[in-house]
Amino acid sequence: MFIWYNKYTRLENDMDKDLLGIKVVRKVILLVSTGQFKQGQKLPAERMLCEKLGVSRGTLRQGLADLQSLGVIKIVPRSGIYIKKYSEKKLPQKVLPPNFKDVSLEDIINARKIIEIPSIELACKKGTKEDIKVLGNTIVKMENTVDDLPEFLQYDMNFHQMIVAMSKNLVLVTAFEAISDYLKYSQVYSSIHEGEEEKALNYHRKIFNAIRDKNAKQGGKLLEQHLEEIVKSYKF
Amino acid sequence: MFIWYNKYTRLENDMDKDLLGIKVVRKVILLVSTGQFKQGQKLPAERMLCEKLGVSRGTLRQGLADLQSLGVIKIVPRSGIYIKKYSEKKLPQKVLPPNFKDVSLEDIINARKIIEIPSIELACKKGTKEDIKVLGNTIVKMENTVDDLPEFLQYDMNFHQMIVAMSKNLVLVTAFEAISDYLKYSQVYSSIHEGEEEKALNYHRKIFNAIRDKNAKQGGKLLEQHLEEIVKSYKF
DNA sequence: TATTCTGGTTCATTAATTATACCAGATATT
DNA sequence: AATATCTGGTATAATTAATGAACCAGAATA
Repeated sequence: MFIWYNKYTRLENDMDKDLLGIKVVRKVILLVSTGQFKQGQKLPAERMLCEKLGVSRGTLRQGLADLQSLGVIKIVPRSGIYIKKYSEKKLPQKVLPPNFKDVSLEDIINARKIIEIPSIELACKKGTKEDIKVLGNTIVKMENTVDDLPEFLQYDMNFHQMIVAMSKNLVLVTAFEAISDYLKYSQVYSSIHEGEEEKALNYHRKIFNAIRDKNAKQGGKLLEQHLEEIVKSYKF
Repeated sequence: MFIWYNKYTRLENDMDKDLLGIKVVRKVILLVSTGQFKQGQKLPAERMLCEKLGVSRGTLRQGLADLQSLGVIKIVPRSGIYIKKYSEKKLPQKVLPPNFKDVSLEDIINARKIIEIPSIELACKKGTKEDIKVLGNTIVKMENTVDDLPEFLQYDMNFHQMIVAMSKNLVLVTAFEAISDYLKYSQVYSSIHEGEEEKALNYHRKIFNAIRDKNAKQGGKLLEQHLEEIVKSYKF
């Protein structure tokens, strides 16, 4: 039989053999960059973080030390661990999707419609009361931050991510996460016009109500309108 | 300052602490399912695979033992390691990538429907004659490889990727790419039984015709049926 | 015939990670 | 004011994963 392997044959070795500490670093950076940990915020105590992340304290502390030297966190003895301000932290540069220039706002909105509208239907089916409660809290948070645009947009994003998560379909969540960079991009452009926060907020309220009432059709319709508005406000 | 963490706070721990052996298993399965290793084929010698995959021989052999008990390979002393024909055996959860434990075949198929059906509509609108020609070539390649399952599945996958690409929406393509690992595994997962290639091929032919004739509705309907069949064949 | 290849096996070593325990200052509770 | 509990800081023993090197015996090759 033929042998077509030799020592130069490439099999793309990526066995992912990083130390656990590094993975802790990445995880925390992810949590910070997605706004789940906010600047100035106090992190859970080490012993609790261990449990949450599923590593031992020694390993965790190794990762935390790296994060401190990166300027992402500040560890204060006998007090806690704090996320440092954005201005001071040197987060690795966010890498945008490769062919970023070839994407239009219409494409982004289209893709969002395609993924999010069916997600609403699933969310109505599979969402728990707890889910709906959390979703409602996000609405409240949006109301409380109408004057703080960046934070408002963060909650806006959270709202939509939450809907997809409520579908309980991890494949869908993965797909949506993969395009979240594009969404942020679209937010930047759609948020140019101030004063539209109330309008957006209103849509979110209605969408929330529809999901709470298990009215998938209505929810989908509202979401479609909401996304259409984004395109319109950009075009003008 | 307020403390809003307690032991029930979810931080989504996925520190990816699987043994290297399992990762070897996953890697090889991926190589098989993408047609880079074909059935009956002889794998590189263990000592070379170690180098390629970047693991020690002991670790590699641990993974190979698992692969053999899964029926994916056959190890022949003093001869070599061979890829077996697909067994009926389903892949146990532990060999699936970390996230897979929370994913069902239904989830995968659902997500595919959600993304691919609207893609067909866009493909009918935006696909060029060149695109359709390439898509047609893929059909031919599938016809030529009905007896070589891994290669057949490779073209099957290509066909679907191509449709999404024809939407000319890079955001959608990104989302679809992000879940392609799920799709590849699902192919092994659902392990097409003999004789079903023709059926699948037939669906692809019809879908191709629909797209060529710019009949989006028909195309979507066919695709939905095709994906339904996958679920059915697994359930039984 | 001699060499080189194959998978099969064993074992000592290294490194990563865990699990415990204790410290001392800060904070909250009683 | 006294006490209990929380915080990060530190040290250490035990466990486990993974490596690397050696050697075997049958088979293929030169």
